[in-house]
Amino acid sequence: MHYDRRLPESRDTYTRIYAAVRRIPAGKVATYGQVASLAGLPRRARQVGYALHALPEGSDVPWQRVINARGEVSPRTASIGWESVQVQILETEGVVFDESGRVDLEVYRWEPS
DNA sequence: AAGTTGACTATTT
DNA sequence: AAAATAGCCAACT
Repeated sequence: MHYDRRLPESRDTYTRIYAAVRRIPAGKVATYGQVASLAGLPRRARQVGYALHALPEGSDVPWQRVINARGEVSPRTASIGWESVQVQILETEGVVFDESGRVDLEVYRWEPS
């Protein structure tokens, strides 16, 4: 098969991002930038956020395991409230947040081997 | 088709 | 340590 290389990553960009997110084990987290690199899309952290935002509700993609580089769940501009849901799910998975709502990335960041 | 937007990040105040 | 700045880049309008 013969693909048109002029087309950017195109639609399979999202697929690759989702695949990377699916690799994050429960009890661990990854940052947007980390997921981007893992998906072979370095420097495209914002696109990862975009992809997750587009995710349908019943998805099997563990979107809650992706947090920002400061160790906090990223604030949405709209539909506020999901942040706390995200925190709750992560706590269920064993991730600990400190009193300021932050995760110690030194401890919980997923390091693929 | 050009300008805006954003679930980002690294750097500088 | 928290907030503003600047750089980023594809999706969206």
